[in-house]
Amino acid sequence: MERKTVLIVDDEEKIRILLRDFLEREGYNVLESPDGKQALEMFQRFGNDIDLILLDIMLPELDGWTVCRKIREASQVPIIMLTARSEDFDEVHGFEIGADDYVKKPVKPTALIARINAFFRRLEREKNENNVFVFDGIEIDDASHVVKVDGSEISLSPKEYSLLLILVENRGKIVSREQLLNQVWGYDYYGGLRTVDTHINRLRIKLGRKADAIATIRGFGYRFEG
Amino acid sequence: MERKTVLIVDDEEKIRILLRDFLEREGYNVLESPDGKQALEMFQRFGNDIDLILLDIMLPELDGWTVCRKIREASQVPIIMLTARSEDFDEVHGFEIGADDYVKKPVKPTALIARINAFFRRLEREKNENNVFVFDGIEIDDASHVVKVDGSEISLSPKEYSLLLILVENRGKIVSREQLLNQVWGYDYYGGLRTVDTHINRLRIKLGRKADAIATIRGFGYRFEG
DNA sequence: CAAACGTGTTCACAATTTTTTAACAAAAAT
DNA sequence: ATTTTTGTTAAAAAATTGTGAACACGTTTG
Repeated sequence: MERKTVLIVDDEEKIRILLRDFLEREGYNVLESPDGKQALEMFQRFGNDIDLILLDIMLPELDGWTVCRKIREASQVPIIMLTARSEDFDEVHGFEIGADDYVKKPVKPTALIARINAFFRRLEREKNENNVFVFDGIEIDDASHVVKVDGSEISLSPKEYSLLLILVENRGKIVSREQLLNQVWGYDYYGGLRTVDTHINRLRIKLGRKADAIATIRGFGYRFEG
Repeated sequence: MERKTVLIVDDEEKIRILLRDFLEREGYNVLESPDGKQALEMFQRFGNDIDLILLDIMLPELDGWTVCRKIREASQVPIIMLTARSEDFDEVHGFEIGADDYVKKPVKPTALIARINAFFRRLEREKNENNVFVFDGIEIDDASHVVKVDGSEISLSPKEYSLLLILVENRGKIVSREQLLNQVWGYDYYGGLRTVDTHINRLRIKLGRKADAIATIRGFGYRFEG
């Protein structure tokens, strides 16, 4: 695995140093910018080498939103926004503008590192694996969207398939109805949470013998048991 | 980040001093034992405060293997084994017995420190990523909400689970009924305090053999004993 | 020592909450 | 046009929850 490069954009030097130390110890290359203007210049010069941008919202010269938008005009590089207080961050706005994730300040470096590592791992997995999941009695091939139960193919509707995939990607972990709505239906979806239940129900029926691979965690959500 | 405490168990004073110096300069608290018997006593007294044990294999009184095994009966504290020559160390044996890592002697202090730092960083990261609590006979995984007693899963209702989690997060400390009501039921909750007792009761029943992990502190509340 | 008291435990049951399921109509795809 | 997918609603089913009363148990008081 080659070395990843992270660009830190924050006006406080202390934070930049803190994050750089942790990131470098963790094996990342680090670039820094103290303000939005420099960040964009940096990005023009090194754009291709940058694998991730940590972007503070409160910045001199150009604020984080603008920087994010400008970068998005040219590139799909992953961006994690750092936000001073959670209220400052309008989640919808943030994701609309193209941020991939956001982290509340004050950042605990270890937590941030964990998030970054998880982020790259997910990326890596999505890139490399041709995403076939095989469990006892259930097979899912994400390339072709073919799902088999006990060797024979079942036909899932788009929503059913997405639902299953997200549950499987988070196998062993509870996924709340809100999360499922956000990820399957989109963060701007309006409808009621019960819709999720209905689709889970339909999915379970199609899963037949393996219906209970999707466990209900009363009060919290659903969980796929691989 | 709080200060970590490391227990060094080695019969050679020179090595103890060497390691202590380096560890203290690196910001760790250090405890020492010259032999296995004292190490166990030390562990009984300070067990909860010890974050890592550096354990030599060749020890007077009780050898490292035995010490490791004894400690493992009571605790999941991380243990790094120090081994004189690599041939002495049957790696499989070591990990089977519950050591988390092993380092060949002669130890280069800088290398050991690096390893220890890395170790704590990994630990910290894993803690941030997935909250798992492991006690003697009780395991809790917060991502999946799976709770196991003596290795077999028990099924808890939402309230029971939340209750357990809060007690565990405050393990060793008394949590009053008021606090439990506030945290599990929400501060705007109306009902009586007896409700807590009922749920504690149900929780205890499900915990079966480990029911007394939740101690009643008459007049004050409850306490989880890890 | 016994009675009274304070506190925690246990139990049964009704009330409530949450999930499942089925039916239906709108929307989308074929 | 017909079929499939989808979201909503409401009823049915299932599980959780709150409550109060009886009970237990140790402590304090008489």
